[in-house]
Formats: sequence, structure tokens, C-alpha cells
Amino acid sequence: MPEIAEVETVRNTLKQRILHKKIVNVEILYPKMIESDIKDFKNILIGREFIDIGRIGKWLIFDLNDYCLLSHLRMEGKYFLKNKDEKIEKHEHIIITFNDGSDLRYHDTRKFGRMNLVKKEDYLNVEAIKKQGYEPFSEKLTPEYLLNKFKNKQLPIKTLLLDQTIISGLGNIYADEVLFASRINPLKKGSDITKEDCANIIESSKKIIKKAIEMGGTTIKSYTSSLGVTGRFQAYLQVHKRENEPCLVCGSLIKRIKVNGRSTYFCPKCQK
DNA sequence: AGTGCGACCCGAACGC
DNA sequence: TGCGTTCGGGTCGCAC
Repeated sequence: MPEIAEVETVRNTLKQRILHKKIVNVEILYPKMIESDIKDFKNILIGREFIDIGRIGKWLIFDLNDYCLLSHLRMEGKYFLKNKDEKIEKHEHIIITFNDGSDLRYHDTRKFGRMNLVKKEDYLNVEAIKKQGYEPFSEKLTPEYLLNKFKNKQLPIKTLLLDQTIISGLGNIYADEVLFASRINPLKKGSDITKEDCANIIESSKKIIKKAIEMGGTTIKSYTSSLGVTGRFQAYLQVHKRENEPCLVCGSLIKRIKVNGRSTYFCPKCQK
């Protein structure tokens, strides 16, 4: 599932492939995923071009100069570049055709992804964007900031790491990996998290996401006809999806539990 | 305000 | 060509 590293990889790849091509047609096959006005969506996009692609947390920001197309991939959203004559596949929901005969197609098996087309001067005021917390590489993400966010919380740290208003960009996989690298038990209450824990969380997040972006970058090169990003980071996972397998540090068996409804993997010995 | 939980989706995994 | 049920996962919105 796309977390910050996958979204960043998609951003980098799309930037090389779709900028400055005029949009000549838009097909909306699943209208519910468009949060803004459907009619405007088509009318505004046609005739314009993407001049840049940015990212805030897990949101992609397609810059159309005077408008921005916000795109969240949620669970399984993917972008593909195809020739416009190729058959439309089952889960392709939004088709954007350029004047060179290529299509940018949004594919989403679960239909959880969302798009929102807004005036550029307004996009930072869109609620979903405005409430994003600091990203792992932001210099504003300090141990003091985190400690302050966690200190009055009764929720387990695993749940707090998934809260995009505190740290922006972590998902279920990285949250488990960050906690393992930081040697923190996922059930530890926010109010029990120390400043040292916070410093460890920040350092681990940076290290893990940097590595994950490198792996995403590696994978993308093997794709010639599409932009499907599956990532090769799974080869580096220490705990996630490794239930009953030995901890790579101490050999204890990795446990899987539910934390506020989310599958959570951890080493009971390394993460007391 | 903080917290908990169902809804949104549908393919995969599972039970029989 | 087996069929029905359960599960998962990011985020929102509603209930408490």
C-alpha cells in the first residue's frame, strides 16, 4: 500500500513522464472518487497541462498553474501510462488523455482513493491538507514537538504514529518498522513516551523512509509500460508481515496483535 | 476534546 | 469453474 515512500516514487516518476503535455480528454468512470464538482473536473482539466507535481504527506499535488489536482492513493491506488488505444482495464477509474496520444490512468482495486480539483490559491486550505502534521524529514519534527503531542494521550504509540496530524506520511508498515528500530512496544501509551523515545522515532523514521524511497526508485526502473509501484522494500522489513518468524536481532518469534483494529507486528523481547 | 468504531470497497483467504 | 463468509487497510464522520 502506498505510504510516503511509494507516493514520493510515483511523484518522481510521473514528473519525468507527464509534465507539459496538453490534456485533451478526461473520462471519469467512477465519479464517487472525485470530491470536487464532476463537471468542473473535466472542463477545467481539458486544455490545461501539469507543470509540476508536489507531495504533502501521502497526498500528490498535481500543479496545473492556476489549479491543483489533489490525489490520495489510499490503499491500492496506482497510476499507469498507456497508449490511449489500449483497452480500459477493470479497475481503471479516471483516464486523462494527453495530446501525444498517451493516457494517464488511475487504477484502484478498492476504490478507496480520492481526487479533489481546487484553485491553486485554495489548496493549502483544503482541510485534508491543512491538518497534515510534520513530515519525517522536516526540521520542525523535533523530539520536543513529538513529546508535546504525545504527553496527554492515552492511545498506544502505534495508533499515534498513524495519526497524520502528528507525523505526516507513516502508514501501517512503517509504523511497525519504526517502533521496532526504536525498540518501543507498540502498546506503550502516548503519555509514557519519553523524549529519548521521540528522538529514536524521528531518527528511525528518517532512516527507514530514506531506504524505502531508494527501493521504490529501484523498482520503478524495471517497469517499462506502466508506473505500477510494488516496491522492493519488503526485503528489508524487520517485523511487518513476519508473524512467528524469528526476530532478526534476538531470534525471538515476532508476534502479531491488533492495536485499535490494526494488525501490528513486533518483537516481544526487543520491544519491552 | 479525546476516543472508539462503522462505513467505504473488493479480492484473497478461509470454512465447509 | 464451489459457494458463502470474513478480513484488511487509510481516512472520514458520527456517537459517546
